[in-house]
Amino acid sequence: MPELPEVEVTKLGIAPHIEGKKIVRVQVRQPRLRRPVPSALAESLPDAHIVRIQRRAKYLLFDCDIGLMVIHLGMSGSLRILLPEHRPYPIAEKHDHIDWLFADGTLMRYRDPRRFGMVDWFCGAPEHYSLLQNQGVEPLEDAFQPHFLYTQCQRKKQAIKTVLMQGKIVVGVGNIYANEALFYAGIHPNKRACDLNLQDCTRLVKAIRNVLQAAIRMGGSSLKDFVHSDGSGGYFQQHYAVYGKANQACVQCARPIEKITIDARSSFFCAACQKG
DNA sequence: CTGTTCTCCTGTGGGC
DNA sequence: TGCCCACAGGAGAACA
Repeated sequence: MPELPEVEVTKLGIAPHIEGKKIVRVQVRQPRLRRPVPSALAESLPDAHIVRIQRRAKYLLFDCDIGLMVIHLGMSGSLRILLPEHRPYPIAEKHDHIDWLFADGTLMRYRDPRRFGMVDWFCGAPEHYSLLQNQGVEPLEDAFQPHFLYTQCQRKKQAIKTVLMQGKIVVGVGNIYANEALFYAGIHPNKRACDLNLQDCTRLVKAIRNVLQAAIRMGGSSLKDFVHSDGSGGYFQQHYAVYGKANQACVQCARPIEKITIDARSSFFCAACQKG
């Protein structure tokens, strides 16, 4: 499922093909996503230009000259670009919900089998868009520092894994990378956030940055749903240290990886390497 | 404000 | 081979 690295890679993949281009037609076949696709999207976008694409948390922000298009890939969403030289384009398949056609013939296609994603339209600046309020800091930016994490964790009694995934302190860390980062930081996923000391937070900041940057470098990682933005067919699954490795030997101490449920989400950890 | 639970949806995989 | 069904999972919304 797309986490921050996949969203970032998607942004990098599609931006060169559509930035600065004029939209001539938007075709919405299935408006029933996580929230209904507003009819204003298909009505307003024709003749608009995509100025640039940005990412905030796991949201893709398409800065248009007349407003803001916001796309979240949810669990199984993907965007790909079909190039003019490959026309005629393949017929949209069952889960290809939205097409954007550009003046030069480029086509961007949104696919989302589970429909947990969203495509929204907002007339205003990104900082005023409701869903971007109350978001934590970007994990790969300077504001994400050990002391900042430590201070924020002090007033959280929930499990550190829960707090990471909430996105109130730091954004973009989903289930996979929360498991991985906590393993590399040597912190038990069920440890209360307020019980982390500054050293824990120092290791955790470093671990989060490392796993996210490594994933971006590899072109993103996924279980099975992610499709590379240029349509080349997705990536090989990244090698994980603990995620999905229940009962397999820990890469550090060979003890079996354990699996528990935290907030109805699968959590994997090594009881020897990760202290509560 | 904090913390918990519910909900959306469908492909996948295990059991028989 | 085919059928049934539990399950996974991001994150907003509703609720306590």
